[in-house]
Amino acid sequence: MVTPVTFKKSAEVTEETCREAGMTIAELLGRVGGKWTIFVIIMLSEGPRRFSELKRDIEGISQKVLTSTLRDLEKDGFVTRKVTPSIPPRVDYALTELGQDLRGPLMALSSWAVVNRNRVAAAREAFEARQTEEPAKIAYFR
Amino acid sequence: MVTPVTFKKSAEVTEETCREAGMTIAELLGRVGGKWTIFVIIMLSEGPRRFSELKRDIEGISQKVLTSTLRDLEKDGFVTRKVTPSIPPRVDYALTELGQDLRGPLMALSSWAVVNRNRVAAAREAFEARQTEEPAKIAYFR
DNA sequence: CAGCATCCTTCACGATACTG
DNA sequence: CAGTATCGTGAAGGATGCTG
Repeated sequence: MVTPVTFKKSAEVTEETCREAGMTIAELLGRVGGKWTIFVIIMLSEGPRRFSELKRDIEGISQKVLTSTLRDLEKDGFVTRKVTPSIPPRVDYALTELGQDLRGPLMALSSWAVVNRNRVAAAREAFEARQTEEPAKIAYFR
Repeated sequence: MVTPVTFKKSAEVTEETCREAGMTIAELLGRVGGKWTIFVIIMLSEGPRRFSELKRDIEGISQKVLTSTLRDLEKDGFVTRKVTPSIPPRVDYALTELGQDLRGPLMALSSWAVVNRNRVAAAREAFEARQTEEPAKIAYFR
C-alpha cells in the first residue's frame, strides 16, 4: 500500500524562491528540528493526549521542555490546548487542522530517515575509514 | 502541475516504529535542522558549487559554519568533496545520489512551509491576541 | 496534575586572526 | 582560495524545588 503525497510545482523551492520566502523554511525546520518536537507530533497524531500522558510516553523529556515544546507548537497553530479547571487540573493537547496538514510532509521525511538509515550509516563508516587511513600524503613527496 | 511524492506505508511512522527507529528521525531533523543546512542543499540542488560560490551566495554564513555544515553533510553521505590541489586551491562540492534522494521529502516540507506561511502567521497573531487580552479570569470569581 | 522559577551545563553559531 | 585555531556569546536543554 502506498500513501500519495502531492505538492504544487508552483511552490518549488529554488535559490530564487528561497530568498523570496525569506527565513520561512529555516523557521519551520528550526521549530520542527527541536529535539523533541517530532515525537510530540507523532504522539498527537494518534489522537489527543493529556500532559501527563505525553510526559510518560515520551521517555527522557523533562516537564519543562515538554511545556515549552507544546507552547511553541501552540503559538504556531499546530496544537490546541484545552484546560479543564478541575482538581487536580487536566490539560488536553490535540493537533489542529494545520498540525494535521503538516503531518504529510513531515512523515514523508521521517519515513525517508527510517528507510535510508542504512545508507547513512554506511556513509558514516566510509567517512571514518577515510579519516583513519590517510596514507598517500607524506609518502607522496618521498 | 503537480509533482507526486510517494512513500511506502510499511515505513509509516507511529509511536511503535518510532521506538524501533530509535533516534533516526530526530538525528536527521537535527542535521537538516541546522541553521544553514537547508540552504546549502538547495544551492547544491542546482549543481556542483565551489566553496567560495557557496560562501558568496549564502548571505550571512561564516566560513567556519559553512565548513562544518559541509563536513557534516559529507560525513552523512549527502555531499561529495573534491579537492583540486592547484594554487590557489579549489574545492568543489556536489550532492551525492543519497543527497539527491533526500531532496524529495525535504522540498515537500519546504514547499509546505512556503504555502502555509500565512496560516502560521495568522496563528501567531491569534496567539498574541489571546495573551494580550486575558479578560475573564479574575472577573470569573466576582 | 500541570505547570513556573531558578540555576547550571552544553553547544551551535559567530567574529577574528592566521596559514598552506 | 579554502580552510584551521581560538575565543566569545546566547539559546536550548536539563535538574531540582515550589505552587494553584
